[in-house]
Amino acid sequence: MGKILENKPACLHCNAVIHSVFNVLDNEQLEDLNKHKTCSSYKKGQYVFNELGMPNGLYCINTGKIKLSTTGFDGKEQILSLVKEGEILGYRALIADERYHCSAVAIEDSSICIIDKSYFNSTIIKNNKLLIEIVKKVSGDLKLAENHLVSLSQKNVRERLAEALLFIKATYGCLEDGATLNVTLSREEIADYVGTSTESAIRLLSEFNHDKIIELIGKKIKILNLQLLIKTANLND
Amino acid sequence: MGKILENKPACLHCNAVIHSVFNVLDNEQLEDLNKHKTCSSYKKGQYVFNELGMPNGLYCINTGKIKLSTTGFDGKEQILSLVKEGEILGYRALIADERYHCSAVAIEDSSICIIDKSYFNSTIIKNNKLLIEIVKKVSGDLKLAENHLVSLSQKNVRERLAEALLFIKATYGCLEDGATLNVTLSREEIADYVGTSTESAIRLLSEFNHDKIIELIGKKIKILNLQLLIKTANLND
DNA sequence: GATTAAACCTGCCCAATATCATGTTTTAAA
DNA sequence: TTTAAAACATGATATTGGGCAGGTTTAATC
Repeated sequence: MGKILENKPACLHCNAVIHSVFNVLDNEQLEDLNKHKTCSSYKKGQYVFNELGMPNGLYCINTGKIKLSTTGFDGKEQILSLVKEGEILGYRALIADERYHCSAVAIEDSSICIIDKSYFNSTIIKNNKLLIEIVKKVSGDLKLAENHLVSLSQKNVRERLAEALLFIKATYGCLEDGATLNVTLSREEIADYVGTSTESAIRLLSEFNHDKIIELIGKKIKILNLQLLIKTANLND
Repeated sequence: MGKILENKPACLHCNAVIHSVFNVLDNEQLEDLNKHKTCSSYKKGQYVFNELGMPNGLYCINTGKIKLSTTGFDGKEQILSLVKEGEILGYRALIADERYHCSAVAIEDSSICIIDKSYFNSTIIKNNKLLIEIVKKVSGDLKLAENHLVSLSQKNVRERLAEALLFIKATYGCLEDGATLNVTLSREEIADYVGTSTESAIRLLSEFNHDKIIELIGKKIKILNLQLLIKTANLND
């Protein structure tokens, strides 16, 4: 459990709202939403929820970055997705009233709002526009998962790593220099997204560094040659 | 395009309805639905829709079997899912009003109902219960995709092939003998689901056959030792 | 029934990548 | 500050599984 914040951010003034499924709510509805939530802070590495747990509310990331992962067959972790502020989490388990089947872990200190399960079931689920937004959101997630799946099935590790760096850039963006990825992931985490061994991820990152595609600055990754990275990823869309 | 059937099956008497998202509709609504659809037949191998096309309605499989696949990077096919009667197709592209991003191909002769796009947009999408069913449906699809993804990422070809056979059994069931899979897929199609080469799929099926896990009878596959198949798949749930 | 094409099968070789081992650097904790 | 523990790095080796080649069987077409 995260640490509950005394002064929770107001939905009405939340910057994340316009990019979230809640963009279809009017001010009154946002005020109402605000009354039925709490907000907690999570330290880097802390679990927001675990794949074995039952849902007790709808999570909405206020600030911070979260990874969604699942534990595979000999305990190996697979990162399914990386998410940022404005994204909702745990809606699937909530609607189907079943266990989460992936875990959510903070990859940096984050603050997350939790909307009451009862409010969700009594009110949100009655709102047509919002439901359509949720369908669109799940559909988008499915599309991403399927693309990831095809890459895992058909691309080699080098291509997948390049693709992963582009995905990270697309998700979290860059620092002010417009090239350094705005997130710190361990080599193991990168490997767990790419679906390879930590050693292979390290080796290939070194290669990319040597080939001047990227520059490794401590744990930060700077993209030096975006065109070459895209070419290395062998994208077709 | 499939061949339009003169005497389309009535939704009210459709056996597939209770297992589909339409189970929440009452008789009156089913009658109404029936008025806004056509039904076409598709021969084995025929495209129901192509990943490049725009949606013109919601597809609902009346009888038959369909594969959902996408074309990867050097034209290699990836089968994303296998579906049967009662399943709806193409809802994502319809709701988001964008191109399909996978193709649907009949793997045996099928008859499929197509519900008008305008009816979908004007009526279905206003039905809250139905929307919730659709959210549950997409969520289930996403869960399947994620499981497939983890397998592709972490399991070897032997394990994935065993898992694929179990997936086929779970999806299409068996013939009267309770052991022979009730579908005919080519080795290439199996490989395209498993994410391996056709040769590897053939080789491993022969091994399974030799090890008495399965028996290959022409193009039919009979599961001789389900326990061993499950063990080979290395499932953890 | 003859001909052709597609699907299926098997052996061989090799590249990609996992695994193991060992060392170094960075970070965290005492 | 010292110590311990992660995280990172790189070389050596083993294994998986892909690709090619050449075959056979099955299915489709004339």
